[in-house]
Amino acid sequence: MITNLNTFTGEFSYTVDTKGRVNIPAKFRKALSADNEDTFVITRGMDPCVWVYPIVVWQKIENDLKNLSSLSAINRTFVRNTVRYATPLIYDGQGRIQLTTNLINYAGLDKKTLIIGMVNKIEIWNPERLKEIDKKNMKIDSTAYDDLAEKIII
Amino acid sequence: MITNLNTFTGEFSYTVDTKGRVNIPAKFRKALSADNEDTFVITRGMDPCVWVYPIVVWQKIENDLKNLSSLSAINRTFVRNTVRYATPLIYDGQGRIQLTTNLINYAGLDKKTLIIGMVNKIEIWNPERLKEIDKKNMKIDSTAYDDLAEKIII
DNA sequence: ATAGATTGTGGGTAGTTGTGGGTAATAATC
DNA sequence: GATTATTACCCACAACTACCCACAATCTAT
Repeated sequence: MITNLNTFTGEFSYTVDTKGRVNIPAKFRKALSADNEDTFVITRGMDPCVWVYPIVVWQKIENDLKNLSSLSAINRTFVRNTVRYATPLIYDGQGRIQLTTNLINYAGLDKKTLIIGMVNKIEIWNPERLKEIDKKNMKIDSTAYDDLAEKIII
Repeated sequence: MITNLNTFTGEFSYTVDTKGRVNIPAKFRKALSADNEDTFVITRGMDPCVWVYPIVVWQKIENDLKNLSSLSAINRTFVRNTVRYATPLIYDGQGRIQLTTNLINYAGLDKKTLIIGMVNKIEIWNPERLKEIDKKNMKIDSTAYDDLAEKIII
């Protein structure tokens, strides 16, 4: 099958086990380019969920951050908040990654999770939380949404 | 695992013991390139925390400082303040570094500490202090922050 | 439709890691 | 020069993590 590498789409319901492990859907693992060597980076999402990047994608972000001067307080804050919760990890023999307790708490994960492909990254959600956020976003003025839709032809 | 060398991410809560020693997280020690020979340089951060550099990274900073002319008073002050508190040290058999009392006082360290990867360096914080600083930074005009977020696509 | 392979989930065990303290060597003080 | 304080190195232990094996459900292919 020809699909773009390091590109993820689709939604899957999986479980976080008692040790804090979640399975990465087989489809996503197959989409990982070989130079990632089965490695992802997990970090806080801008929404209350966990973001999962292929490591080679994340390393580009790291390199950009390295070029920011530490003389500026804003830069320091930005770098700190961006990498503070970032952890690289290899998935185990069963295709699972071990989440950190920090990220589990942040995303409010508990047993049932939704794993969603977001093109260049993956999101791990507590299904309840996502439902709430979705409701909130329904109310957003749809003009901005339409503007975007014009730029990106679907 | 393939990760960038001399690159640090993630957050860890450790303790400073009665002798003023802190553990360097195992992940950070593994990220150190071999030419560092287990050596870091600790110094004052621009924020009230301790900065920890791999020695080879610090040596590049030293070389840059060498190229600043001492004819300018600003240059002299900058060089003095930058290197004044810098101390190279090798971590011990358990992976700990021995902090100086000067830096412990400067960062207000006391038992519980947060160790944060900042890409090309490491920060050691008193958790309370960081919380205060974070609060203060929340109020910073977010425009500058947004500008950064546009340059670095996450 | 059936056999085989793959995938998601659970748990056990050995090795690693963080933390505390003890002792010998070194430096500082009087 | 003797005594005290500080530093460097060593050992010990508890908590945690990584790795392994097992099994049931699902999917694939003949």
